[in-house]
This record gives sequence, C-alpha cells and structure tokens, in this order.
Amino acid sequence: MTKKTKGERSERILNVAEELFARHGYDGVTIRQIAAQAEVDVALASYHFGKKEDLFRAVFRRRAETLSASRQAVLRATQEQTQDQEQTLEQIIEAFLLPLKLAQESKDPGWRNYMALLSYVMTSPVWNEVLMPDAFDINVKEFVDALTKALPNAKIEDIHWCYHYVSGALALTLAQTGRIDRLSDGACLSSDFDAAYDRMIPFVAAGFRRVCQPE
Amino acid sequence: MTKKTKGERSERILNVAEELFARHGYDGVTIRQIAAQAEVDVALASYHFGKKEDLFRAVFRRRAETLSASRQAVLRATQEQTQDQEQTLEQIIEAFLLPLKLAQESKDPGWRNYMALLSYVMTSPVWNEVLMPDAFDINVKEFVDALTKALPNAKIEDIHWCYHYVSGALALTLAQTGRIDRLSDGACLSSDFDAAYDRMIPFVAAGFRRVCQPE
DNA sequence: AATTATACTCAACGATCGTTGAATAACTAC
DNA sequence: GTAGTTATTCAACGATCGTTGAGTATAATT
Repeated sequence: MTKKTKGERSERILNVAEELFARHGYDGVTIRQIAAQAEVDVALASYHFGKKEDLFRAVFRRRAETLSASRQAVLRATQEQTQDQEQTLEQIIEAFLLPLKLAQESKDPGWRNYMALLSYVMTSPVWNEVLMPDAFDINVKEFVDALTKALPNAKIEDIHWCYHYVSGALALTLAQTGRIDRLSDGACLSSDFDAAYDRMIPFVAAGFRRVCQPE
Repeated sequence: MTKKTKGERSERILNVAEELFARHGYDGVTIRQIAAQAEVDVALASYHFGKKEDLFRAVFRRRAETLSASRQAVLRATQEQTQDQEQTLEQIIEAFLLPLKLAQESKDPGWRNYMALLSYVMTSPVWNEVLMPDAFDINVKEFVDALTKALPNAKIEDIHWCYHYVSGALALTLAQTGRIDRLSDGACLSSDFDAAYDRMIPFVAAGFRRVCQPE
C-alpha cells in the first residue's frame, strides 16, 4: 500500500503508457499491461486519469506543450537575431526540427518514446484530427507564416504541400521503425537522429526552393 | 445460406478488412466488425483466412505484389527507353510514385484504402519489420541502385537517408489524415493525390541533388 | 489527537473478444 | 441421383477487456 507523495505513481503510469502507446498504438495497449509494467494496481490508472482515452490524451499533451513552446522560442530567437533581413529557409526549418533533436539528446529517455507516439498520432487518420489541432495548430501556422515571408511570390498551396512533405519525412523519422537500418545493412541507424537531422535541413530547403520559387 | 461461387464472400471480407484496418489499425478492428460490415457470419473469416493476423497479412499482401510489380515495370521501361544515357532523378522518382497515382485513379476504390493501410504498416514499429521486407525489399533495392547510378560520387548513407525522406513524405500522403485540408483552410486536399504527386517529384529531386551531389 | 482528504487496493460486473467443432446447405463430379 | 467436397451457419468456449464501488491505509489539516 505504502502511499507515496502525490504524482509519483501517476507519473510512472504516464511514462509506461507513453512507451506502450508509442509502440503498439491506442488499441494495442491494455490498461492492465500498463499497470503491470508500472507495478501498480489496475484501478489506479482509472483513479488518476479516468477513461482510457483520457489517459491517452494526457500522455500526448504532456510533452506537446513543451515541444510547441520550444519551437516557438527558437523561431522567435532567430527572428530577433536576423532583425530586418529575412530569415533563411534553413533557419526556419532548423527551428522546427532543433527542439526534437535536443529533446532526444536529453537525459529523459521518455522523449524517444514520445517521438514515436507523435509519429503515431500524426499518421493516424483517427487521432490526427482529434489531437493535432489543439496541440500544434497555432505553432504550425507561425511556421507557415515565416515560410511565406521567406518565399515571396510563392503560392500558398505550394508552401502547404512542401510543409506536408517535411512533416512526413519527420514523422517517419520519429517512428524509428528500424527499416533504414535493414535497407542500408546497418550503414544508417533509425536511432541516429543527428544523422537524420543534419541531412533533412538541406534536403527540404532545396525542395522548398525548387517548388516554391518561380525563377 | 445461399452459397456463392468461390471467392465472392471471401473477397468481400478482404475489402472490408482493408478499409477498417487502414483506418483503425490492426488492434482497432474486430473480426466481428469486419463480418458485420461484410454482411457475413463471424466464423467465415476464420474459415477462409485462419487467425486474425493471417487475415491482416493476406490483406496487406494482396495489393503489395501488384504495386511492386508495377513499380518495377515502370522503372525498367524508362531504363530501356533511355538506353545508354543515365536515367534522370526525376524519372526514377516518377517510377516510384506513378503506380500509386494510377492505382488511386483506377475504378477500384479499394486502392485508396490500401494506400492508408500501407502508410499504417510503414510507420508502425511493430508491423514494418514483419511485413515490409518480404513485400518491398527487392523492389526498393532496385530503386536505390538506380539512384546510386544517377548520383555518382554520392555516399551510400546520404542516398539512404534521402530515400527515407521520400518514403516519409509518401507515407504521410497515403495516410490521408485530412490535416493539410485543415491547415490550409481547404486550399489543399488530402484526397488530391495528383497535387501531392506533381510537387513531390521536383521537391525530392532537388533534395537529393543538394544532399548527394558534391559540387 | 481527532478529522478530513487523498492515495490506493480488492473483488467483481457485464461486455466483448478470437476461435472452434459440430451441424447444415449448396455446389461438383461421377 | 448419389457421393463427396466445399461453403456457410450456429452456438458456445474460455479469456480478457475497461470500469466501478466499497473498503482500507496513509498523509494533511486542524
């Protein structure tokens, strides 16, 4: 029984739920599995978080706010830094990706699980609509605005489609499926977010320019 | 009872399973839901396909073979056409994407469901490893080889990472989550695969050149 | 020390799950 | 038409699911 100070057990539930939901999806995980792995009674999850769906939402929201705030901070920092001159495409894309790179390097291993969970939500036809707008819409619109300024004369549809490609490349990276490990015979590693990050910036910047810049 | 000719009911099961698995994932769908929507007895799915996992595999494999063969045909057709001169990046990428564009335009609406299912498998840490290698590995390696020839002096890691980005952009497109519809206020549509296709080719071609071509 | 509030356990509920074996209907082959 | 094969139904199995309500222990408050 040994009642612990507030949040100690409930946080362990969140962490385990994060790990399992990320790997198996919402329906692939059982409250009982979470409780077992968290070494906690089954009823405790319901006590702290209510319905299973509420627990899932809580897990998703927890780090979404941190991530969104971090992205905003980085973007605005370079905006102030560059003053009047326009931000380069590379700077904008870097601001979008850097927080994830940093999070993944942090000592909290939960971020790696959260990255896979985010990928799951981004690619799910069901959950995307439910969770993404509240958590990321304002943030994304800020980035689309910055891209619009950096790409004058670009059609808004082109910008949105290019952002969509970035989003997809990122989502598959976050999923960490291990596929690139197998296809490259170990030359590339899904877990090597730095490698993915370093190349993704020039890759998508070049793509944006080609599609959005009428020459 | 009214026994139908072989495959008529079993094909209806496959089609319904395809639709539901694509939207809700493996664990989000019940054999009973599939049977109900296919207007078929619950036991019939087990009779025709065995375990639930076998049904899932059957659904995935069915069109994977068609898709893989179609990609190979398009790629080799342009290889013969260009004869001695090298294929352009655009041609290779087009060969990779065109079969999906055509499939989606076909009269069989099941292809749209399959595209979302493919996205689900591609991004799932669990299913990717189980299903992708058998269905697509030889095909993908053919494309990586073509890319290597079109990009002399490129490091193999760079090529694999760039292919990974293409794969991600494609996966999110296939998922048809409707997110781009909402972010763009209707200016872009998830269902508009042509729009995604037309821009994706120059986008990723430019990305490949920037990352893989030492200048 | 007494009281209230919070954290947690325990047992159980009805619902639903995938799968099976035996029975029945329909089609094929002779 | 008879036999045999295939397709389909029906009822039921044990297992597991999410959730709840009542009860217990610990912490916080007075």
